[in-house]
Amino acid sequence: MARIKIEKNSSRKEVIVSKAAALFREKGFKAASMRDLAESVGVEAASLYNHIKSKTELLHEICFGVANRFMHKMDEVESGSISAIEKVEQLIRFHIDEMVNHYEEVYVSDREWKHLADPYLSNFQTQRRMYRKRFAAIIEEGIRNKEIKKIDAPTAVLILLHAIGGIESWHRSTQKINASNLTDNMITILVGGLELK
Amino acid sequence: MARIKIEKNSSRKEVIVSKAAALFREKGFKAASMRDLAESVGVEAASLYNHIKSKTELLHEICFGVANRFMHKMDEVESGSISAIEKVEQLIRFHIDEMVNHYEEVYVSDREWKHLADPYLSNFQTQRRMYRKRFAAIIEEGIRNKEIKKIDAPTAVLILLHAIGGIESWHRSTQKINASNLTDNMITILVGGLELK
DNA sequence: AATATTTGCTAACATCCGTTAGTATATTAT
DNA sequence: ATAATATACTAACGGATGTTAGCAAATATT
Repeated sequence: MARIKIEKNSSRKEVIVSKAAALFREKGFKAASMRDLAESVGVEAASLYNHIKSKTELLHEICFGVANRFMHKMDEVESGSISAIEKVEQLIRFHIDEMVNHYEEVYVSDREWKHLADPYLSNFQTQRRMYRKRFAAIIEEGIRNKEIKKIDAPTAVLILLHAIGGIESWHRSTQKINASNLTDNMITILVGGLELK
Repeated sequence: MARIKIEKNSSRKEVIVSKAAALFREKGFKAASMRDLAESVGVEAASLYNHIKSKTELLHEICFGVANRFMHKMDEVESGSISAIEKVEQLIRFHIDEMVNHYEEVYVSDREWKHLADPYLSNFQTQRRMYRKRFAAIIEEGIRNKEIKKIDAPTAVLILLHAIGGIESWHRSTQKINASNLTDNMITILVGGLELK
């Protein structure tokens, strides 16, 4: 009877959520079974239910964990007294950082949130919409201040967010440039594309 | 006994594939059941198998249909005698066009190809890798010609492709700007970000 | 009109899924 | 050491899934 191994300051539930993120990323939420997850945790499927309520709860944990971190960062950036273009750059850097350091969770939150069940689903969608609105508002501020090209701000946000999501492919690519070079390249292209020179 | 309605010059199989694309886009490949598909086609699940071999075949059809169109366009663009930055713009415009006009198929091909079975899976991955290599080569050509900023070309390709994938969100958004405005905005940001001025 | 082919239907299959019940064992608290 | 709690196990459930077999009806061909 091998117990789930835990690090200091972490619960068994957290271990399960973390393994679930890796599995959901690899196979997709629907295609990943609780038996798969159990195997990756090193335990029988039924045993998981001593720690979690349901498969969907795992998805909640992952998605809202990520969403909360982004919302918190948005609060921080918004309240800073820096230029709009610097705010944009700061947000982009945070996104890339999150993608690099919490790859599995961010990826799953991005691609698998559809499988959340109400009321979590609506909740998540609302948060996501709010985040984009706030991001777009920063860009519009930049346009008013003549820091940023006259473009459609919501479109710019879509482009930025999805471009960053592309790190997914980079993450598993063999010929990796390092993370800081990657970030600089992205900033060059994305911020360079926005900036009014 | 209601037959599957077909337009002129289209087979029943094509109708099924098209409905499948819409369903796979909405629910994801794994979550969409053959019974769901049958209902959307207006027929019983078993009847589908008079026209197709398997659920996976539907995914093949969708993914390779899209991949072939992109490969064909790449051939055409590569052989044109225009500047590298114009080639990039032409490819981006094609991507956006495809995303707008064949939304469901392109989306599914982008997000659900993981569920292809070998040998189709490896085949698809290879094609995808080749496409990106050829795209990157164009960007590198542009860098050598001093049309494009000195950036990591594969990274630029990732950014471009994923940014365009973001039209997905635009497609279902209520407050749409029209397709041609959208395209212009994307070109401004993306090509503007690449261009060496 | 008769025949052959295509396309649909119902019924059922084997398998996999998430989850629960009941029980045994390991850890923690007394 | 004993009791209480946390965690694991085996077994099984009800339901969904992709698919097949066998048959009936619609259409196409002769």
